[in-house]
Amino acid sequence: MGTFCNDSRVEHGDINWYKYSIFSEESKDVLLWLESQVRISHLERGQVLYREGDTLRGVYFLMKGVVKIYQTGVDGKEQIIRFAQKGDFIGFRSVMNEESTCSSAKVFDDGKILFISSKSLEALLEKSHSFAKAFIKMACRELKEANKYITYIAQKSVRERIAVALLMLKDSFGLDGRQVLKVVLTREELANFVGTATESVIRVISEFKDDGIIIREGRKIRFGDEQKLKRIAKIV
Amino acid sequence: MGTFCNDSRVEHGDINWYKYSIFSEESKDVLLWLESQVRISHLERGQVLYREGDTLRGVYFLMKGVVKIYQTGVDGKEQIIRFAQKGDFIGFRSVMNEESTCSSAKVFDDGKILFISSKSLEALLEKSHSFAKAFIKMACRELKEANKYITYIAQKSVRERIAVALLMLKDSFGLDGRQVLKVVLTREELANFVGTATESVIRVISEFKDDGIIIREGRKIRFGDEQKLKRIAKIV
DNA sequence: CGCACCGTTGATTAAACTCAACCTATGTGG
DNA sequence: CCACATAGGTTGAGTTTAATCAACGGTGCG
Repeated sequence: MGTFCNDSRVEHGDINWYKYSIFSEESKDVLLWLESQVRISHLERGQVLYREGDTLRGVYFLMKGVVKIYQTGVDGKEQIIRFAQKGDFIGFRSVMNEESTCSSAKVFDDGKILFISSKSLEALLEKSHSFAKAFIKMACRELKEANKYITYIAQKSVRERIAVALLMLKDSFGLDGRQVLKVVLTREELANFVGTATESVIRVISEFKDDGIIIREGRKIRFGDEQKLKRIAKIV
Repeated sequence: MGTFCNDSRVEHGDINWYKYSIFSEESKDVLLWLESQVRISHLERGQVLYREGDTLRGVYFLMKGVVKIYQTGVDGKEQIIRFAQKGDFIGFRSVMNEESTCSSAKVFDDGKILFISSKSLEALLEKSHSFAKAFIKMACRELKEANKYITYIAQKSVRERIAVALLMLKDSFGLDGRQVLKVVLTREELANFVGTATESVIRVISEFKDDGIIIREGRKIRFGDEQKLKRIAKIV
């Protein structure tokens, strides 16, 4: 929990808050105050922000990088819930509910993060209506995603789910100019995201490759035929 | 969408807001104002509050009864997301995000409901910090439930999921004095909740019966051995 | 070199779905 | 009152899907 070796107080006016849509409505005053409240840290892959069952003293705001949010099943199998990205809050559910966390958070791509204590967050929510509203919106957006995901997982075959997962990854990470997915997951990670066995992922990916739907470039995945993928995912 | 034949304006001071924890912090002033803003309706089983893709003009607050929230998969199969109950808000996700709904809501048990227009909700959120906070908490609580459910569905066998579902139903609806579950679902509904086929539910339920874990009483389910059920669900 | 990690493949097994038939209760119209 | 329809529930057989188990290949690194 928060064992960073590179924490630092923020210098006055360091942060460009307006890069992040959740803060876009805030006044300079509020943001300067907030800046005095936060602690900034650099993140390195593999670093653990918190583990299932930890009690958090505040929330994280991801400025850069990717953080993997996951739960551990009874048999120790990891279920990836989502990949938090630039502009996402992390850990707010358990802080708001004053409960211990029911998921773990681990750095997936190096980045930069803010820590905002529960007290400061509460103060911010009281100070600024617009922030409170944006915060609610964010929670609602996540809730919608979660609900959609329930229907996907509950009703789709592994093949369909893998197609959906690839499209979701494309949506949130994007492709480079050559249609190559801007994120690299191991087969096991993809399996943990989709909720299936590693071997099943390998077989399906290899089928997709045979059908020209994707092209493997080393560890990276290049999209060959997105329309076909969407048809498999049964998304209109 | 809101085709009620029995809408009515609320009389001054009619509603006992303090029965609902989300309003417990509010002042009399705020609640009287809110009371002037809402429309109250009686609900009858089968009535549809809204359908997937509708645009809502406001949110619902359930005072009594049960409302089923579900999504429809591509093949028309229904996935039950949750059962909203007394004290729950319904439809707030799409209203907050100004999007059309991605689920449908149908009355499951007769009840009473308030309609609060988007404008009034927004005004309420601005008027009252404590309400905004309670609202955020509620969204976070739902988010937590949804995430837990993702892990359950993705990783557990049908047998385990049915056990979990029965325990969840017990938690949210309760048992009467004779350990009989206070809600009646058809096998198909249970299947749509668990995300499986009707026949699978029937077989598992019948196994549970043989093991003395549950006793069937007509349509109703009586709990025989909750400990065993928890062991099957693999909940510690 | 040997180890660790990832990816792959095949064979086998287990889980769950589908299809089809049939039972039961309940309600309805002739 | 009976015949019939309907909806929910149940069972069995056959099939599909995906998990599991086991072995093996490639790559990078101390």
